[in-house]
Amino acid sequence: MSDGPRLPGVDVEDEDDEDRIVCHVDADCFYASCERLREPDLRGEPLVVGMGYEPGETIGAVATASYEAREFGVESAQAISTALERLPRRAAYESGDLESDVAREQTGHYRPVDMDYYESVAADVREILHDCADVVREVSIDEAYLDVTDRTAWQVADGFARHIKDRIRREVGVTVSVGVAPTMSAAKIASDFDKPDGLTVVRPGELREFLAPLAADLLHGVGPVTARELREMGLETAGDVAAADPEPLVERFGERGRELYDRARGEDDRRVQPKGDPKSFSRESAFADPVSEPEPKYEQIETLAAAVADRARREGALYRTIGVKAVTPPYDVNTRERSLSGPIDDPDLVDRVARDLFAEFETEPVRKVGVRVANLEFAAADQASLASWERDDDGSEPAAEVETDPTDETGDEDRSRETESESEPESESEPTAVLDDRPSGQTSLADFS
DNA sequence: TCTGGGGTCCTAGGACCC
DNA sequence: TCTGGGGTCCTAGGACCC
Repeated sequence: MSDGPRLPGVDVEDEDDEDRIVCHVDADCFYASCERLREPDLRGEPLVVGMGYEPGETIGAVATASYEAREFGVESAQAISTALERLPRRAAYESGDLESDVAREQTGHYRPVDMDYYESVAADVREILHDCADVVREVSIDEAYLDVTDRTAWQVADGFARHIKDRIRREVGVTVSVGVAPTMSAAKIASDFDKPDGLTVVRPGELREFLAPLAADLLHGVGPVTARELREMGLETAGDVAAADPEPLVERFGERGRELYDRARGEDDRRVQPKGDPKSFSRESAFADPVSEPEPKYEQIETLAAAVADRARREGALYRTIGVKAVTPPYDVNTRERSLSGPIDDPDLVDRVARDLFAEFETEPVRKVGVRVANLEFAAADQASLASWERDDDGSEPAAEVETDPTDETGDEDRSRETESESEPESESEPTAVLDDRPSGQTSLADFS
């Protein structure tokens, strides 16, 4: 709380005790706002942004529904078919393709997701946010936490938040809702409190009474399952949770139970920190109907594997784990993964391992498949040096010593591949091919240079 | 609500090591 | 050998978030 000048080496423990002012900025139905930005005629009209309703497509879901569209019962994550039932397409109405009795006012506009465009708008918003705070954590394309402790004070926090909102509206043209509170958890809830175009400030002394009446599932991390279990325990509101005995909560939910209890009481000592490197990349896609034949599934796997490997390469990431996902009816999610002996950038290997892992679902009906790479390492510079290799994150043994499943048939293939790439040192800038089953686990320098 | 896509974190058992 | 304890990694699944 000290207003005095901050000394450069002030210790972290001291800072932890200070009151923070955290701002959570959340764009209002962001994708829809973006569409309206480049197509102003869509303003005030029911608008649904999603995928899967283009001619020939039958699967897909709503990504964002404008508030006007929500009036018709359209919600995000809804199957597009349901959305179309509740809110038929305006285009269909206009071309006379619609069943008779639907009025024009009961139809809406549909636009396909265009992430590249939304990204560009988000970048403009981001610039303003970084201008308004020293520390910004971007949570997603349309949401960020700001630590604004050094930029404002509680007495004027409303004005500060107003300023952020105004700048974004004026300079970018989209509206955001802002929550200001002493913790990340409460700021998040506050930004949601009077969406859209909201502004809610919760001062330290008001925290408990602000949270108390809220439904427990408004707490971040409480989804349908936890909410139901809480209800079974007789806990409906955040206030109920705050007043409860924490022991049964910990008993039932483990660490999450403790966290839940703390959050409900307004206790959250997380500091706003910039987001680190991603932990995984994945791609998945659903079939219109469950597929039993192997071929179409392997084709998808191949496409997804290539896309994931390409993404990793573009982002400069090496991966050590390759995984697949097979969703079987009714909706069973199966995952299989395999860790390699060292980080690689090798699209062919992603494809081969993914196929191999997928083999057990070859003849099963599958409604959705996915491919994932994880255990990512981001080469600091243009090349993964031996030094960075040895400095491996948690002080564990160099990854190359991890045993590979000795029954793994791909092991030999990969060795031969390794030999190939060694014979062509110019052909790759990244370390490659490391399915290493040498008994000693010794990795030669040549493997990584 | 009957199911799209891209993520994160947690848990729990087993393998393996010392 | 019938048997302790701690730690890490791997895998699979699950809940949750946007």
